[in-house]
Amino acid sequence: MLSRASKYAVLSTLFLAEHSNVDKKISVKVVAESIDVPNPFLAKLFQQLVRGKIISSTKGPNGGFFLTEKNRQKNVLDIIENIDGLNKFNDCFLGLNECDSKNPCPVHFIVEPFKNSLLGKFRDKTIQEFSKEISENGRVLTLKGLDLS
Amino acid sequence: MLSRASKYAVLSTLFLAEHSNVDKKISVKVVAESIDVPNPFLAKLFQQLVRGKIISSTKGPNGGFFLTEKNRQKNVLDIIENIDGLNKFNDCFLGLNECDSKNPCPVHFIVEPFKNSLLGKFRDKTIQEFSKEISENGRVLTLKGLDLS
DNA sequence: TCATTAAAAGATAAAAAGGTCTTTTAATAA
DNA sequence: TTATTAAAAGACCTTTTTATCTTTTAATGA
Repeated sequence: MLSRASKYAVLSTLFLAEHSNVDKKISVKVVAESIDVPNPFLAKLFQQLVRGKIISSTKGPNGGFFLTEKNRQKNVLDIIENIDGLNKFNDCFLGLNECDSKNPCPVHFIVEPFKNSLLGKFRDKTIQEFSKEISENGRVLTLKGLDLS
Repeated sequence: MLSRASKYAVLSTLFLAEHSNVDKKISVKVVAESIDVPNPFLAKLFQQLVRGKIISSTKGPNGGFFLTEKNRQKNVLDIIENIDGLNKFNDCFLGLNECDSKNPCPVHFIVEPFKNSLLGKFRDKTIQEFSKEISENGRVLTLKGLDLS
């Protein structure tokens, strides 16, 4: 569904939402180790997320990455869109170019409702609200211990 | 969501369901051109689908690929499983290794219901039933004219 | 203003997915 | 039994994705 890059982006942004703020910036290294994602790859990703105004950064001593209040008003779909684009969601499940209710692929009416609902769900909640829920419910935010078999 | 290979597999199997039978075998070339998929790539795919008993084949003159009655009793999920495996469906949406209702990732309760329902839908109908529906409703079965932008 | 810190940028490498080509095997019909 | 047809098998190439490394830029504090 999502690229690995997109998954890392969602996880790390939620991590920043929970652990950083304008007065408490976090380096890539710390985030990468915390959610167990390759450091240089995450650094690249962060550059893109900064350009996309999903997260913020400053250089130099005490510099690092963090979320502003404005960043926190974005939603999960914004993160995914910034990395993968929306095509991943909007494209036909079977890869047909012309697939809509007038000209549906064999699984169109099966897949379409799900896709729309899921899309809505990812637009429903802001990063801030997601983050709040995570800290309240103690949800998992790391890839540590991933079984690579 | 699905690999391209898996999409080709579903499309081409449904094509065989509609246009072939034990007495009317079809060559890869014809299928590849009909659904507009790369010929040698589809040939490889078909080998795997034959090994997985999703489709059938015979060599030699008048040989080709076709579906037996037994093949037709399989469902769409069997095709996907044969190419991509079921992991694509069962894996955590954010890539976490331990993600279940006891230890959910941030989007677990959003994604899980959809995934289960979709999985069920793909098990509901046999290839035969799908095929019948397609020929009755004239659904699209080709990638022709795909916009590659 | 200078040393230090940490991100930005860019070049490069490794792995996976997608796609192609050539040779071999099996079936059939002449 | 032989020529022909079409799939099976295996080697190979290309593109995309994932991941790494090195150099440059900007911010800060001494």
